[in-house]
Amino acid sequence: MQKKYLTIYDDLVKKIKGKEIPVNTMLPSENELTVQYETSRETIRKALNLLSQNGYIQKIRGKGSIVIDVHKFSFPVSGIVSYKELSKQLHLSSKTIVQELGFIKEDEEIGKELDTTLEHVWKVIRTREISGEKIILDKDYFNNQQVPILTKDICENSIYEYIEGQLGLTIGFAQKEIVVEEPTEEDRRYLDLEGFSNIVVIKNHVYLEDTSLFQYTESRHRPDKFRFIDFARRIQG
Amino acid sequence: MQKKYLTIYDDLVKKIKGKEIPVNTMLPSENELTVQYETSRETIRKALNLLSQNGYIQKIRGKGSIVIDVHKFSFPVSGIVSYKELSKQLHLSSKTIVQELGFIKEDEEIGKELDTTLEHVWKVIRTREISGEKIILDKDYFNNQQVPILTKDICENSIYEYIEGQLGLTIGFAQKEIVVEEPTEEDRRYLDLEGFSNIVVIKNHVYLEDTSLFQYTESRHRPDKFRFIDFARRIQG
DNA sequence: AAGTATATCTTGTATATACAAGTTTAGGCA
DNA sequence: TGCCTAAACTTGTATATACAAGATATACTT
Repeated sequence: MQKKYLTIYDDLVKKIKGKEIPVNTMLPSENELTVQYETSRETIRKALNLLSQNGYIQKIRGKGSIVIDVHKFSFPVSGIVSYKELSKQLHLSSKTIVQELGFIKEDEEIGKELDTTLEHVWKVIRTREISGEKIILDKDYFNNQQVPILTKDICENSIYEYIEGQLGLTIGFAQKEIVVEEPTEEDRRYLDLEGFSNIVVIKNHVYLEDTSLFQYTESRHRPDKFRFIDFARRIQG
Repeated sequence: MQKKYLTIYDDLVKKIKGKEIPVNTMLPSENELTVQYETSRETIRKALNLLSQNGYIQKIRGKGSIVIDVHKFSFPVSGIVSYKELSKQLHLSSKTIVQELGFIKEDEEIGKELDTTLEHVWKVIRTREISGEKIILDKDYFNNQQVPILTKDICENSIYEYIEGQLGLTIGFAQKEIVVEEPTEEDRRYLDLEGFSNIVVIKNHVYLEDTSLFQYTESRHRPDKFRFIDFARRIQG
C-alpha cells in the first residue's frame, strides 16, 4: 500500500513547482483538502507538515498555509544527497574519475572509527570534473562487512544507488561537518587548485537505520566553487 | 495550557542528556511511555518524532527507538540560533563590539531586497571577539518598520532576544547560504585576519511567521575558526 | 537438532471526534 | 461612521480505535 500522506505531499509539491499553486498564495484549508483528496484531516496535516519542514509552505495558525518561494534557490548540499542525484537535479554536465580503489593500509586513522575488527576497509578516491575543471575530491571509506564488493563501474556511477538498490541497506542519518583546511599534497595532485590556498572540506559520518556507522566521507571542494544552502526553521525554546 | 508532547519531549531530552537513558539503549516502547506519562500514543509519537528530527533517537520499525550519540558533538550553527544563545551553550567567554549602528545609505544594494518603500533600513556591524581575537564580523540589516528602535545596548546583548521578547515578533524560517569569499577592506579593518586570504560568509535571509522578509545577515568568519555541524536525515524519494 | 509456523511484541498509517486558540467576517449598537 | 461583539472560519492539541507491517520469541513439527 502506498502511503496516502506521501502521495498527497508529492502531488502538492508538483503543483507548487509547476506553479499551479503560485508563490505567496494560500493553500486550500485543511478541511477543503480533506474533501479534495477524500481523506481525513490528520492525513492532510501529515502532508502539510512535510511541506513545511521542507520549506515549501509556512503554516499560520488561524489563517492557513502560504506557499513560500525559498525553494527556488535550492542547491541542496543540505540533507544527505548523493552527487549523482545532485548533478541530475541541477542538470550539470559532469564527469567522475575514479583515482583510487582498494583497501586502506593498517596505519590509517579512519580504520579505528569504522570499528571493523580486523576487517578490511574500502577506500575510494574520486574527482568530480565540471566543465573541464577538477573541482571536487571525494574520499569514501566503507566497511567491507557491509559492502563486500565494490567495482570501478559502481564508483563511476552512484555508490548510493548500489548500496540502497542492490545491497538493500537503508541509510538512517548523517552527521555533517564543514570546515576550511589547507590543501594537502593529495588535493594538489588531484584537483585544479589554481593557487587557492584553502579548501572546503565536508566531513560526513553516515549511519544505517540500525545506528551502526557505515561510511565516512570527505568531500573536498575548491572554495570558489563551493556553495551550501540550507533551509532552517526556528525552534522555540 | 502547556503542550503535553513538548513537555514529554523536554523530559526525554533531559534524561538523554543526563545519561539517565544512555546512548545505544532502547527507549521504553510507545505503549509503555503512554502509561508512564499518562497520555495517548499519538502524543507520545509526536514527542518521539521531535527527538528523531533533532538527532536524539533513531526509530526502527518493529523494534523501538535507540538513543544515538550524534548530539554530543553539536556545535549548532545549524538551525537559527543567535550568537548569544550559541556562546551560552558552549560556555565561551566572548565579547561583542558594536562597530557601526545607523541607517544605510540610499545606494546600498540590500535596501531593495528588504523591499522597504522609502523606509529606512537599520545597519548594524558587530565584531565577535573570542579569547582576545576578533574572529567574526556580523553585519545585520533590519527594516525599521518592523524594528523602530535599536540601541547600542540591545546590539551588545542579543538582538533576537529584543525582537522576540520585547517587540513580540515571531521568526518563521530562514534561508542560509555558506560561501567562501575574498576578504574585503572592511573585513581587514575589523577582523584579526592574520594573513588569511579567504573568509567564510554565512548569508542569512530571515523571514517572519507571516512570510515577510525581515532581516538579512552576513556572518563573516575567519576560516580557521569556522565550523559548521549539521544533522541530516535521509529523505527517501 | 533444525527449521517452520504462530503468537505477540514493536512501530507505521488512517480515521473520527472533541475542544483550544488565533483570525476574519458580519452584524449590531452607539 | 466608528467601535464592539459574536459567529464562523482557520490551525493546533489530545484522545481513541483499527489495522498494516516489521521483529522477535515461543512452541511445534519434522
